[in-house]
Amino acid sequence: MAETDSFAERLLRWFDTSGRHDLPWQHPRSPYNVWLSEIMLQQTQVQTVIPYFERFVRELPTLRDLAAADLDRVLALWAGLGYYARARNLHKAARVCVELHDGELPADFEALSALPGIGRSTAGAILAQAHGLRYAILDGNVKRSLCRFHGVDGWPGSSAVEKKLWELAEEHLPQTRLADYSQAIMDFGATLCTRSDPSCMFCPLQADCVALREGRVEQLPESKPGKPLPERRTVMLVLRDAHGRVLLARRPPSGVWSGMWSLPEVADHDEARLFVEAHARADFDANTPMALIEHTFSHYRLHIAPLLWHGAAATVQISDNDQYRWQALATLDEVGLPAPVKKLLATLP
DNA sequence: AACGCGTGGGG
DNA sequence: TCCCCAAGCGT
Repeated sequence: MAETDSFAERLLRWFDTSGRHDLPWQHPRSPYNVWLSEIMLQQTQVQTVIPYFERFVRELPTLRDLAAADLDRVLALWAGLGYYARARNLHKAARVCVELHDGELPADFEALSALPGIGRSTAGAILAQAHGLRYAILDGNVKRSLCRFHGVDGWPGSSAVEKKLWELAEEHLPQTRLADYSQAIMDFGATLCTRSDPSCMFCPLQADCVALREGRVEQLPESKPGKPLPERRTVMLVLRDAHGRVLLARRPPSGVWSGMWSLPEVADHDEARLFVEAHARADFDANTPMALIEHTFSHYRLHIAPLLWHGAAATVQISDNDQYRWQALATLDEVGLPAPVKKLLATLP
């Protein structure tokens, strides 16, 4: 389209005066900083990411530092952010870069998107923001903005709508200032073309916005077809030894919180009795039930029933291996614990 | 193509 | 309270 455009030009002008120019990953806008921030920002809001990003780059300032670090350390730095496969992929990708790309993040689309955790949008964001190359991004902000501006019907997560949105995103790309444009369209969606109560009065695109013209701003983008959230339950065992330390167990390699340290889990009291009698020197009947915890994931709701013991001790086969460890409450931050587990343990005296 | 994968904030 | 979903990707 010929107005290729005033869309980008108007967005860039708006960005110069009203965009965000002081985000921590913009100074410097290096490939490593951009990459790390883009991964952390997947499905996660800016204000949540900032403290995690700052701590992460302080501890692991370069790609080589990341590659050299233990996975457990990376997971500990990630703990609380969620979607932990992102951290494992980040770590794996860093090692691939050291092996194959001389310790640098590659600067071409194919090599970049071949790295684990980097898809089409993240690759585009890195190429545009760190290298000024002409690639589009398509995150939630861009989807929402384009759905409104062009009056696109349908849920943006469906493949047909997403395909259309990629085409529109690429059509709008300017010929210059790609790094700024990439940031501009995200800032636009995040701060102006917001999900609820967008600021259409101040919008630089209002004159040509289909949704505004048709009075459909609140209706677009269409929301995801809803389904009932499944309910699951588990029993977490809080076994404390004579020093007050807590027994942690490593999560299985697949499923939620995979590979992270957490509390031992069983399905019910019968399994709890078997676990305690087989693995810990504690009187099963001496347990104290703790308050139930409800934790909601993106795909199910988990009801956690914690059981507490004092004065437990591990049997020989359970102690000192990679699947279990005794951890002092004061040093819990050394391990990456799932958010509800961290919260639960924080209530212990 | 549809689902698995966290967590916290807003309406 | 409850529901929606936020700078997506891998399978």
